[in-house]
Amino acid sequence: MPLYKDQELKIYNSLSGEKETFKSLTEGYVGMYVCGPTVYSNVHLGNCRTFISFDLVFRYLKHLGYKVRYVRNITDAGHLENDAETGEDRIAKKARLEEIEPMEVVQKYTVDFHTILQKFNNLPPSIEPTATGHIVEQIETIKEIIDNGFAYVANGSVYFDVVKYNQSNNYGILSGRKLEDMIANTRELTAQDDKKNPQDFALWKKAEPQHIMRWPSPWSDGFPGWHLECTVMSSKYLGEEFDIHGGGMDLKFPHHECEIAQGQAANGKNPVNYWMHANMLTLNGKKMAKSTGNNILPSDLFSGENDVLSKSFSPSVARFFMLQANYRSVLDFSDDALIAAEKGFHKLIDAIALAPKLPISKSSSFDVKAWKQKCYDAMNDDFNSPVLIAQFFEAIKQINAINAKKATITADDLQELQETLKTFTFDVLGLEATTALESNNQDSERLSNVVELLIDLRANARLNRDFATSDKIRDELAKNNIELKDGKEGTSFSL
RNA sequence: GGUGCCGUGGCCGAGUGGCUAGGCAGUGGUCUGCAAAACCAUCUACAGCGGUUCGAAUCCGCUCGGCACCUCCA
Repeated sequence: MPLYKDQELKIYNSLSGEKETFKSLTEGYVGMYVCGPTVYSNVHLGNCRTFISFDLVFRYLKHLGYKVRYVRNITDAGHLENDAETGEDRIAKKARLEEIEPMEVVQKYTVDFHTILQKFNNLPPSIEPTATGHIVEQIETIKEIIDNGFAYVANGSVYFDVVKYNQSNNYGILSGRKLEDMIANTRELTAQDDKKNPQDFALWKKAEPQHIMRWPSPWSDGFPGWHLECTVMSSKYLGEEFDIHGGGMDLKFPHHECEIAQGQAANGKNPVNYWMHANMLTLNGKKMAKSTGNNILPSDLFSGENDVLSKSFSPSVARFFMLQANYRSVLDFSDDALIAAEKGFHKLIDAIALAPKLPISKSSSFDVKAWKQKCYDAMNDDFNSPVLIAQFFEAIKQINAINAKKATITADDLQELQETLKTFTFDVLGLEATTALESNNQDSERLSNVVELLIDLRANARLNRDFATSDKIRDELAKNNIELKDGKEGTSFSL
């Protein structure tokens, strides 16, 4: 029997503002769509946090036994820089600056995106469609919206008629806004605008002569509007109604609001049952953003070459750091916080490595089954990874106590404890034991053998009270980041 | 100006109307040749002011401070 039948998962739904019990449209199957990046520059750490958050969701749903189709788009066209009328396509601009083809820009940063997410051990989505690969479908959807009376053509462009839509639907249902307020608070009228109303948004834009990225359509040679691709690709691969739609908090309005409106206008259906929004990663208390330069690139984190951090950090440490906060909370990035996370993470990995070596007893002084359910309870509560990690440290305390002969465990319980801890750490949280000790390659085995030899030599030296030699071995190893740990049962080491 | 969110101990971060997560750092002890690790114990909290309540960090109001969105942004 799949786990999801036993575990009641609750998801915070942005649509209702409440945690709701998750029930998929089709039992056993989940359709999930997450807004991907616009590939016109390197992903920064803030972007990564969002995708790590939804990787956690993907992994846990799979762990519960759901068959998940996870669709995440690549936006490779259509996003303008400033105002709809005057802005330049970001990708085209980058192409001009780098003196390459727009599609070279797309390729370059798509590869970067994949490479970085792989380093963070994110699972690839089931389908990763591109906007330019779905121009035909987007044109068809625009036709439907026009036929249904919710869009109009002006000067070769097509706009979504928000006011008309709002008469029979609720524009603002997701973001809690009222159309009247939005109209009342409109800053100034842009005179050159073809729109009937400033709140209207483009479904199709006629391309200016210098615009390189353009496709033929019934209305003009142009390009699709910014919000349309997600509506089109999600409905194509997940259906007109599907379970979960995720994205960064900053996409809630207008992007996701427009997606609901487009889906409703095209198909007459509310497209998404559960809307999830991942919160921002901040740097110096401010949102990381490409435009302001207030950000840090993953590669700079891994190499340590940056102005923010005192040292380098591995992808798993950064991931662990992020998972120690709830995905719906703003998380501030700092050197101190990373250092603390790194120590905690190593403590976890060390305990997992120690567990198989623990002494077995006839009884357990620790209720493993109750602890295991607490792990599930944490994740069932809207993917509460920080509480799950807190449970890890309860288990670690027990593991170390058993090792110190201050607690006991049976063989069966130890088996269950280990399996649960490893499953949640590696499969659900997607963390990796990054030290050479845990990775299974030949070099690490050779290194391990060499260190064991040195430990033997040091043990002999200590028996002979030759502390000069023993301390030299210890100190020299420490210089190479190999730490010796003397315990009751002998010496172990960690990297 | 509009909408929403947040303000927890030295730092990072959970959280429920009453039983005070967790990590890092600190302090005392056990262990150790010395240390480290580990274990045991322990210290600092709920921005401020009112209100509701037998009882509030948790509910309500106000004040102060911060953030996000309302232009592209994860």
